[in-house]
Amino acid sequence: MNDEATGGRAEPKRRAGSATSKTRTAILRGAEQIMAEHGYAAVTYRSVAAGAAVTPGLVQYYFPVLDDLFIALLRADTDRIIDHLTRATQDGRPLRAVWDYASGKAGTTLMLEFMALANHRKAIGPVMGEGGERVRQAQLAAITAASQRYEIAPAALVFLMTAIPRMIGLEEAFGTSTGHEETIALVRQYLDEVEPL
Amino acid sequence: MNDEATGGRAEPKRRAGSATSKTRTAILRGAEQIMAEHGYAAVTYRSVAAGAAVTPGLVQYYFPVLDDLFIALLRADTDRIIDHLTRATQDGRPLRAVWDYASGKAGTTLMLEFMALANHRKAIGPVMGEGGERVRQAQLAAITAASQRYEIAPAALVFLMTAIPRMIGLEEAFGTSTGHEETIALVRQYLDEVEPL
DNA sequence: GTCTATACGGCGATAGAC
DNA sequence: GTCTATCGCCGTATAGAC
Repeated sequence: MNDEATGGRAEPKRRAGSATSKTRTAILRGAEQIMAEHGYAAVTYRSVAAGAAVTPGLVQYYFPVLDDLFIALLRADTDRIIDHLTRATQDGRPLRAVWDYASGKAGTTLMLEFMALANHRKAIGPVMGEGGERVRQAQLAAITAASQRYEIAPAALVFLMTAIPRMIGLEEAFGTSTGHEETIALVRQYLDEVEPL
Repeated sequence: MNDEATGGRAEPKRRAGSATSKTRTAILRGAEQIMAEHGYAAVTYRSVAAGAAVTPGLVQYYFPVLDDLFIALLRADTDRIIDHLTRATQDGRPLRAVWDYASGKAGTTLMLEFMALANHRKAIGPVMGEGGERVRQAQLAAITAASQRYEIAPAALVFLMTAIPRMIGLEEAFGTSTGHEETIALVRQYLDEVEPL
Protein backbone atom coordinates (compact mmCIF):
# COMPACT_ATOMS: atom_id res chain seq x y z
CA MET A 1 0.00 0.00 0.00
CA ASN A 2 3.04 2.21 0.26
CA ASP A 3 4.39 1.48 -3.19
CA GLU A 4 4.91 5.07 -4.17
CA ALA A 5 6.80 5.81 -1.00
CA THR A 6 9.48 3.22 -1.68
CA GLY A 7 9.60 3.95 -5.39
CA GLY A 8 10.46 7.61 -5.08
CA ARG A 9 13.65 7.12 -3.15
CA ALA A 10 17.05 7.98 -4.67
CA GLU A 11 19.51 5.37 -3.50
CA PRO A 12 20.15 5.11 0.19
CA LYS A 13 22.52 2.59 1.68
CA ARG A 14 21.00 -0.77 0.96
CA ARG A 15 22.82 -3.03 3.31
CA ALA A 16 24.20 -2.93 6.78
CA GLY A 17 26.17 -5.53 8.65
CA SER A 18 28.63 -7.88 7.06
CA ALA A 19 27.41 -10.05 4.22
CA THR A 20 28.76 -13.08 6.04
CA SER A 21 27.00 -12.40 9.31
CA LYS A 22 25.56 -15.45 10.94
CA THR A 23 22.47 -13.50 11.91
CA ARG A 24 22.05 -12.38 8.33
CA THR A 25 22.01 -15.85 6.86
CA ALA A 26 19.71 -17.08 9.61
CA ILE A 27 17.29 -14.31 8.71
CA LEU A 28 17.43 -15.21 5.03
CA ARG A 29 16.83 -18.86 5.70
CA GLY A 30 13.84 -18.11 7.88
CA ALA A 31 12.40 -15.65 5.36
CA GLU A 32 12.72 -18.20 2.57
CA GLN A 33 10.73 -20.72 4.52
CA ILE A 34 7.99 -18.25 5.39
CA MET A 35 7.72 -17.21 1.76
CA ALA A 36 7.52 -20.80 0.52
CA GLU A 37 4.96 -21.73 3.12
CA HIS A 38 2.73 -18.69 3.36
CA GLY A 39 3.56 -16.48 0.38
CA TYR A 40 5.45 -13.23 0.13
CA ALA A 41 2.75 -11.29 1.92
CA ALA A 42 3.54 -13.19 5.09
CA VAL A 43 7.17 -12.08 4.97
CA THR A 44 7.18 -9.13 7.34
CA TYR A 45 9.85 -7.74 9.62
CA ARG A 46 7.92 -9.10 12.54
CA SER A 47 7.32 -12.60 11.16
CA VAL A 48 10.88 -13.03 9.92
CA ALA A 49 12.20 -11.81 13.25
CA ALA A 50 10.04 -14.29 15.12
CA GLY A 51 11.22 -17.11 12.84
CA ALA A 52 14.88 -16.28 13.38
CA ALA A 53 14.42 -15.54 17.09
CA VAL A 54 15.66 -11.97 16.83
CA THR A 55 13.96 -8.59 17.14
CA PRO A 56 12.19 -6.94 14.19
CA GLY A 57 14.56 -4.01 14.42
CA LEU A 58 17.52 -6.28 13.87
CA VAL A 59 16.02 -7.72 10.70
CA GLN A 60 15.56 -4.18 9.54
CA TYR A 61 19.13 -3.43 10.39
CA TYR A 62 20.34 -6.03 7.90
CA PHE A 63 17.65 -5.28 5.31
CA PRO A 64 16.77 -1.60 5.68
CA VAL A 65 13.93 -1.89 3.19
CA LEU A 66 11.99 -5.10 2.79
CA ASP A 67 12.81 -5.06 -0.94
CA ASP A 68 16.42 -5.82 -0.09
CA LEU A 69 15.42 -9.07 1.56
CA PHE A 70 13.22 -10.12 -1.35
CA ILE A 71 15.95 -9.30 -3.85
CA ALA A 72 18.40 -11.50 -2.00
CA LEU A 73 15.86 -14.34 -2.06
CA LEU A 74 15.09 -13.87 -5.75
CA ARG A 75 18.74 -13.88 -6.77
CA ALA A 76 19.38 -17.06 -4.84
CA ASP A 77 16.37 -18.73 -6.49
CA THR A 78 17.54 -17.71 -9.96
CA ASP A 79 20.96 -19.20 -9.33
CA ARG A 80 19.36 -22.44 -8.23
CA ILE A 81 17.19 -22.60 -11.35
CA ILE A 82 20.14 -22.08 -13.66
CA ASP A 83 22.13 -24.72 -11.84
CA HIS A 84 19.30 -27.18 -12.23
CA LEU A 85 18.77 -26.41 -15.92
CA THR A 86 22.44 -26.64 -16.69
CA ARG A 87 22.53 -30.14 -15.28
CA ALA A 88 19.18 -31.28 -16.70
CA THR A 89 19.90 -30.22 -20.28
CA GLN A 90 22.97 -32.41 -20.57
CA ASP A 91 21.14 -35.68 -21.17
CA GLY A 92 20.78 -35.31 -24.95
CA ARG A 93 17.20 -34.02 -24.91
CA PRO A 94 17.65 -30.43 -23.80
CA LEU A 95 14.31 -29.25 -25.18
CA ARG A 96 12.42 -31.77 -23.14
CA ALA A 97 14.39 -30.72 -20.10
CA VAL A 98 13.32 -27.12 -20.64
CA TRP A 99 9.69 -28.12 -21.15
CA ASP A 100 9.65 -30.42 -18.15
CA TYR A 101 11.18 -27.87 -15.87
CA ALA A 102 8.75 -25.14 -16.89
CA SER A 103 5.90 -27.59 -16.40
CA GLY A 104 6.70 -28.04 -12.74
CA LYS A 105 4.00 -26.70 -10.47
CA ALA A 106 6.34 -25.41 -7.80
CA GLY A 107 8.25 -23.22 -10.22
CA THR A 108 5.07 -21.72 -11.60
CA THR A 109 3.77 -20.93 -8.14
CA LEU A 110 7.05 -19.29 -7.26
CA MET A 111 7.00 -17.28 -10.48
CA LEU A 112 3.49 -16.07 -9.74
CA GLU A 113 4.57 -15.14 -6.25
CA PHE A 114 7.49 -13.08 -7.52
CA MET A 115 5.44 -11.52 -10.30
CA ALA A 116 2.89 -10.41 -7.77
CA LEU A 117 5.69 -9.12 -5.59
CA ALA A 118 7.27 -7.22 -8.47
CA ASN A 119 3.90 -5.75 -9.25
CA HIS A 120 3.75 -3.71 -6.10
CA ARG A 121 7.37 -3.38 -5.16
CA LYS A 122 8.93 -1.63 -8.09
CA ALA A 123 12.49 -2.44 -7.08
CA ILE A 124 11.81 -6.14 -7.71
CA GLY A 125 10.82 -5.87 -11.38
CA PRO A 126 14.28 -5.23 -12.85
CA VAL A 127 15.77 -8.02 -10.76
CA MET A 128 13.16 -10.40 -12.15
CA GLY A 129 13.82 -9.22 -15.68
CA GLU A 130 17.53 -9.74 -15.33
CA GLY A 131 16.98 -13.16 -13.77
CA GLY A 132 14.61 -14.16 -16.56
CA GLU A 133 17.19 -13.10 -19.09
CA ARG A 134 19.92 -15.10 -17.41
CA VAL A 135 17.75 -18.20 -17.35
CA ARG A 136 16.75 -17.81 -20.99
CA GLN A 137 20.34 -17.40 -22.13
CA ALA A 138 21.30 -20.55 -20.27
CA GLN A 139 18.46 -22.44 -21.94
CA LEU A 140 19.42 -21.07 -25.30
CA ALA A 141 23.01 -22.14 -24.86
CA ALA A 142 21.85 -25.62 -23.91
CA ILE A 143 19.81 -26.20 -27.06
CA THR A 144 21.85 -24.44 -29.73
CA ALA A 145 24.26 -27.33 -29.96
CA ALA A 146 21.52 -29.41 -31.58
CA SER A 147 19.52 -26.52 -32.95
CA GLN A 148 19.45 -27.71 -36.55
CA ARG A 149 17.12 -30.52 -35.46
CA TYR A 150 14.29 -28.29 -34.40
CA GLU A 151 13.21 -26.45 -37.55
CA ILE A 152 12.22 -23.44 -35.46
CA ALA A 153 14.34 -20.47 -34.43
CA PRO A 154 16.05 -21.51 -31.16
CA ALA A 155 15.09 -18.36 -29.29
CA ALA A 156 11.42 -18.76 -30.23
CA LEU A 157 11.57 -22.40 -29.29
CA VAL A 158 12.96 -21.78 -25.85
CA PHE A 159 10.42 -19.05 -25.25
CA LEU A 160 7.51 -21.28 -26.26
CA MET A 161 8.71 -24.27 -24.25
CA THR A 162 8.75 -22.05 -21.20
CA ALA A 163 5.82 -19.72 -21.82
CA ILE A 164 3.27 -22.39 -22.69
CA PRO A 165 3.52 -24.52 -19.56
CA ARG A 166 3.92 -21.42 -17.40
CA MET A 167 0.72 -19.87 -18.68
CA ILE A 168 -1.10 -23.17 -18.35
CA GLY A 169 0.05 -23.33 -14.76
CA LEU A 170 -1.04 -19.78 -14.04
CA GLU A 171 -4.48 -20.31 -15.53
CA GLU A 172 -4.97 -23.55 -13.68
CA ALA A 173 -4.03 -21.89 -10.44
CA PHE A 174 -7.19 -19.85 -10.84
CA GLY A 175 -9.42 -22.44 -12.51
CA THR A 176 -9.30 -21.80 -16.26
CA SER A 177 -8.45 -24.91 -18.26
CA THR A 178 -10.00 -24.79 -21.73
CA GLY A 179 -7.43 -25.59 -24.40
CA HIS A 180 -4.73 -26.85 -22.04
CA GLU A 181 -5.00 -30.53 -22.91
CA GLU A 182 -5.08 -29.85 -26.63
CA THR A 183 -2.03 -27.60 -26.42
CA ILE A 184 -0.03 -30.09 -24.39
CA ALA A 185 -0.87 -32.82 -26.90
CA LEU A 186 0.38 -30.58 -29.68
CA VAL A 187 3.70 -29.94 -27.98
CA ARG A 188 4.15 -33.58 -27.04
CA GLN A 189 3.70 -34.54 -30.67
CA TYR A 190 6.37 -32.06 -31.71
CA LEU A 191 8.77 -33.23 -29.03
CA ASP A 192 8.31 -36.84 -30.08
CA GLU A 193 9.42 -35.82 -33.55
CA VAL A 194 12.48 -33.77 -32.73
CA GLU A 195 13.60 -35.46 -29.55
CA PRO A 196 12.32 -39.03 -29.64
CA LEU A 197 12.59 -40.93 -26.39
CA MET B 1 -1.14 -8.79 4.77
CA ASN B 2 -4.21 -9.97 6.63
CA ASP B 3 -5.12 -12.69 4.14
CA GLU B 4 -5.74 -15.34 6.73
CA ALA B 5 -8.10 -13.15 8.67
CA THR B 6 -10.49 -12.64 5.77
CA GLY B 7 -10.12 -16.22 4.60
CA GLY B 8 -11.32 -17.82 7.79
CA ARG B 9 -14.75 -16.22 7.76
CA ALA B 10 -17.89 -18.26 7.21
CA GLU B 11 -20.14 -16.21 4.97
CA PRO B 12 -21.44 -12.96 6.37
CA LYS B 13 -23.71 -10.71 4.40
CA ARG B 14 -21.69 -9.51 1.42
CA ARG B 15 -23.67 -6.56 0.22
CA ALA B 16 -25.68 -3.77 1.69
CA GLY B 17 -27.71 -1.18 -0.09
CA SER B 18 -29.50 -1.61 -3.36
CA ALA B 19 -27.47 -2.70 -6.39
CA THR B 20 -28.80 0.32 -8.28
CA SER B 21 -27.77 2.91 -5.74
CA LYS B 22 -26.34 6.04 -7.25
CA THR B 23 -23.72 6.18 -4.52
CA ARG B 24 -22.75 2.62 -5.23
CA THR B 25 -22.03 3.20 -8.89
CA ALA B 26 -20.14 6.40 -8.11
CA ILE B 27 -17.93 4.45 -5.73
CA LEU B 28 -17.29 1.79 -8.36
CA ARG B 29 -16.41 4.32 -11.01
CA GLY B 30 -13.97 6.06 -8.72
CA ALA B 31 -12.38 2.81 -7.63
CA GLU B 32 -11.92 1.76 -11.25
CA GLN B 33 -10.02 4.92 -12.03
CA ILE B 34 -7.77 4.61 -8.99
CA MET B 35 -6.99 1.03 -9.90
CA ALA B 36 -6.18 1.90 -13.53
CA GLU B 37 -4.02 4.82 -12.52
CA HIS B 38 -2.21 3.61 -9.43
CA GLY B 39 -2.77 -0.15 -9.22
CA TYR B 40 -4.94 -2.23 -6.97
CA ALA B 41 -2.83 -1.53 -3.92
CA ALA B 42 -3.93 2.09 -4.05
CA VAL B 43 -7.57 1.07 -3.84
CA THR B 44 -8.34 1.53 -0.15
CA TYR B 45 -11.52 2.45 1.66
CA ARG B 46 -10.02 5.83 2.38
CA SER B 47 -8.77 6.57 -1.15
CA VAL B 48 -11.97 5.40 -2.83
CA ALA B 49 -14.02 7.45 -0.39
CA ALA B 50 -11.97 10.54 -1.15
CA GLY B 51 -12.35 9.96 -4.89
CA ALA B 52 -16.12 9.64 -4.65
CA ALA B 53 -16.43 12.44 -2.09
CA VAL B 54 -18.03 10.23 0.53
CA THR B 55 -16.85 8.92 3.87
CA PRO B 56 -14.80 5.72 4.19
CA GLY B 57 -17.54 4.21 6.32
CA LEU B 58 -20.00 4.61 3.49
CA VAL B 59 -17.76 2.76 1.06
CA GLN B 60 -17.58 0.03 3.62
CA TYR B 61 -21.34 0.02 3.94
CA TYR B 62 -21.69 -0.89 0.26
CA PHE B 63 -18.64 -3.19 0.15
CA PRO B 64 -18.23 -4.67 3.63
CA VAL B 65 -14.98 -6.37 2.62
CA LEU B 66 -12.66 -4.90 0.01
CA ASP B 67 -12.82 -8.17 -1.94
CA ASP B 68 -16.42 -7.38 -2.78
CA LEU B 69 -15.38 -4.19 -4.50
CA PHE B 70 -12.61 -5.87 -6.47
CA ILE B 71 -14.94 -8.66 -7.56
CA ALA B 72 -17.44 -6.14 -8.88
CA LEU B 73 -14.67 -4.44 -10.87
CA LEU B 74 -13.34 -7.73 -12.24
CA ARG B 75 -16.78 -8.90 -13.38
CA ALA B 76 -17.41 -5.62 -15.15
CA ASP B 77 -14.03 -5.83 -16.91
CA THR B 78 -14.71 -9.37 -18.06
CA ASP B 79 -18.05 -8.35 -19.54
CA ARG B 80 -16.36 -5.54 -21.42
CA ILE B 81 -13.68 -7.86 -22.82
CA ILE B 82 -16.26 -10.34 -24.08
CA ASP B 83 -18.27 -7.55 -25.66
CA HIS B 84 -15.20 -6.29 -27.44
CA LEU B 85 -14.12 -9.74 -28.65
CA THR B 86 -17.59 -10.59 -29.86
CA ARG B 87 -17.58 -7.52 -32.04
CA ALA B 88 -13.95 -7.77 -33.18
CA THR B 89 -14.15 -11.40 -34.29
CA GLN B 90 -16.92 -10.74 -36.81
CA ASP B 91 -14.73 -9.31 -39.56
CA GLY B 92 -13.78 -12.63 -41.15
CA ARG B 93 -10.39 -12.95 -39.46
CA PRO B 94 -11.35 -14.02 -35.95
CA LEU B 95 -7.95 -15.50 -35.14
CA ARG B 96 -6.19 -12.23 -35.85
CA ALA B 97 -8.74 -10.47 -33.69
CA VAL B 98 -7.93 -12.79 -30.79
CA TRP B 99 -4.20 -12.33 -31.30
CA ASP B 100 -4.44 -8.56 -31.63
CA TYR B 101 -6.56 -8.19 -28.55
CA ALA B 102 -4.26 -10.32 -26.41
CA SER B 103 -1.31 -8.31 -27.73
CA GLY B 104 -2.66 -5.09 -26.29
CA LYS B 105 -0.53 -3.68 -23.53
CA ALA B 106 -3.38 -2.38 -21.42
CA GLY B 107 -5.06 -5.77 -21.19
CA THR B 108 -1.84 -7.45 -20.15
CA THR B 109 -1.19 -4.88 -17.46
CA LEU B 110 -4.72 -5.32 -16.16
CA MET B 111 -4.32 -9.08 -16.17
CA LEU B 112 -1.11 -8.84 -14.19
CA GLU B 113 -2.82 -6.52 -11.76
CA PHE B 114 -5.68 -8.94 -11.19
CA MET B 115 -3.35 -11.93 -10.99
CA ALA B 116 -1.37 -10.18 -8.32
CA LEU B 117 -4.59 -9.29 -6.57
CA ALA B 118 -5.86 -12.87 -6.72
CA ASN B 119 -2.55 -14.02 -5.33
CA HIS B 120 -3.13 -12.46 -1.96
CA ARG B 121 -6.91 -12.17 -1.83
CA LYS B 122 -8.10 -15.72 -2.10
CA ALA B 123 -11.69 -14.73 -2.90
CA ILE B 124 -10.56 -13.23 -6.22
CA GLY B 125 -8.99 -16.35 -7.71
CA PRO B 126 -12.19 -18.25 -8.55
CA VAL B 127 -13.75 -15.13 -10.05
CA MET B 128 -10.72 -14.78 -12.32
CA GLY B 129 -10.90 -18.42 -13.31
CA GLU B 130 -14.56 -18.18 -14.17
CA GLY B 131 -13.96 -14.99 -16.13
CA GLY B 132 -11.08 -16.54 -18.04
CA GLU B 133 -13.28 -19.47 -18.93
CA ARG B 134 -16.06 -17.22 -20.17
CA VAL B 135 -13.63 -15.28 -22.36
CA ARG B 136 -12.09 -18.42 -23.78
CA GLN B 137 -15.46 -19.94 -24.63
CA ALA B 138 -16.43 -16.77 -26.45
CA GLN B 139 -13.18 -16.86 -28.43
CA LEU B 140 -13.70 -20.52 -29.21
CA ALA B 141 -17.20 -19.88 -30.47
CA ALA B 142 -15.88 -17.10 -32.68
CA ILE B 143 -13.32 -19.24 -34.49
CA THR B 144 -15.03 -22.60 -34.76
CA ALA B 145 -17.09 -21.44 -37.72
CA ALA B 146 -13.93 -21.41 -39.83
CA SER B 147 -12.01 -23.97 -37.81
CA GLN B 148 -11.22 -26.29 -40.71
CA ARG B 149 -8.87 -23.64 -42.06
CA TYR B 150 -6.48 -23.70 -39.17
CA GLU B 151 -5.03 -27.23 -39.11
CA ILE B 152 -4.71 -27.04 -35.34
CA ALA B 153 -7.25 -28.01 -32.69
CA PRO B 154 -9.35 -24.87 -32.12
CA ALA B 155 -9.02 -24.92 -28.33
CA ALA B 156 -5.23 -25.15 -28.56
CA LEU B 157 -5.20 -22.40 -31.13
CA VAL B 158 -7.21 -19.99 -29.03
CA PHE B 159 -5.06 -20.75 -26.01
CA LEU B 160 -1.84 -20.12 -27.93
CA MET B 161 -3.06 -16.92 -29.54
CA THR B 162 -3.82 -15.59 -26.10
CA ALA B 163 -1.06 -17.11 -24.00
CA ILE B 164 1.83 -16.16 -26.27
CA PRO B 165 1.27 -12.40 -26.41
CA ARG B 166 0.23 -12.32 -22.78
CA MET B 167 3.45 -13.95 -21.62
CA ILE B 168 5.48 -11.71 -23.90
CA GLY B 169 3.76 -8.72 -22.33
CA LEU B 170 4.38 -9.97 -18.82
CA GLU B 171 8.06 -10.60 -19.46
CA GLU B 172 8.53 -7.25 -21.12
CA ALA B 173 6.92 -5.53 -18.18
CA PHE B 174 9.91 -6.71 -16.18
CA GLY B 175 12.59 -6.49 -18.85
CA THR B 176 13.04 -9.97 -20.29
CA SER B 177 12.83 -10.02 -24.08
CA THR B 178 14.93 -12.83 -25.54
CA GLY B 179 12.90 -14.85 -28.03
CA HIS B 180 10.00 -12.46 -28.30
CA GLU B 181 10.75 -11.15 -31.77
CA GLU B 182 11.38 -14.61 -33.16
CA THR B 183 8.15 -15.93 -31.68
CA ILE B 184 6.07 -13.07 -33.02
CA ALA B 185 7.57 -13.60 -36.48
CA LEU B 186 6.60 -17.25 -36.27
CA VAL B 187 2.99 -16.49 -35.42
CA ARG B 188 2.74 -13.76 -38.04
CA GLN B 189 3.88 -16.23 -40.66
CA TYR B 190 1.21 -18.69 -39.57
CA LEU B 191 -1.51 -16.04 -39.55
CA ASP B 192 -0.54 -14.91 -43.05
CA GLU B 193 -1.14 -18.47 -44.21
CA VAL B 194 -4.47 -19.19 -42.57
CA GLU B 195 -5.96 -15.71 -42.48
CA PRO B 196 -4.35 -13.74 -45.32
CA LEU B 197 -4.98 -10.03 -45.25
C1' DG C 1 -31.82 1.78 4.46
C1' DT C 2 -27.98 5.30 4.52
C1' DC C 3 -24.58 7.09 6.58
C1' DT C 4 -20.95 8.84 10.28
C1' DA C 5 -17.62 8.35 13.97
C1' DT C 6 -14.51 5.92 16.40
C1' DA C 7 -11.51 2.09 18.02
C1' DC C 8 -8.35 -1.89 17.38
C1' DG C 9 -4.48 -4.41 15.94
C1' DG C 10 -1.61 -4.95 12.17
C1' DC C 11 1.95 -3.03 8.87
C1' DG C 12 6.68 -0.55 6.90
C1' DA C 13 9.60 2.98 7.87
C1' DT C 14 12.26 6.35 10.62
C1' DA C 15 15.01 8.45 14.39
C1' DG C 16 17.79 7.80 17.66
C1' DA C 17 19.28 5.33 22.19
C1' DC C 18 22.66 2.13 23.71
C1' DG D 1 26.76 -2.83 15.38
C1' DT D 2 22.51 -3.80 17.80
C1' DC D 3 18.10 -2.73 19.13
C1' DT D 4 13.75 0.22 20.74
C1' DA D 5 10.13 3.60 20.36
C1' DT D 6 7.22 5.81 17.70
C1' DC D 7 4.75 7.49 13.55
C1' DG D 8 1.23 7.32 10.04
C1' DC D 9 -0.83 4.28 7.20
C1' DC D 10 -4.03 0.22 6.48
C1' DG D 11 -8.63 -3.13 6.79
C1' DT D 12 -12.10 -4.20 9.67
C1' DA D 13 -15.60 -4.07 13.42
C1' DT D 14 -19.04 -1.73 15.97
C1' DA D 15 -22.27 1.62 17.88
C1' DG D 16 -25.44 4.61 16.73
C1' DA D 17 -27.42 9.07 14.22
C1' DC D 18 -30.77 10.26 10.72
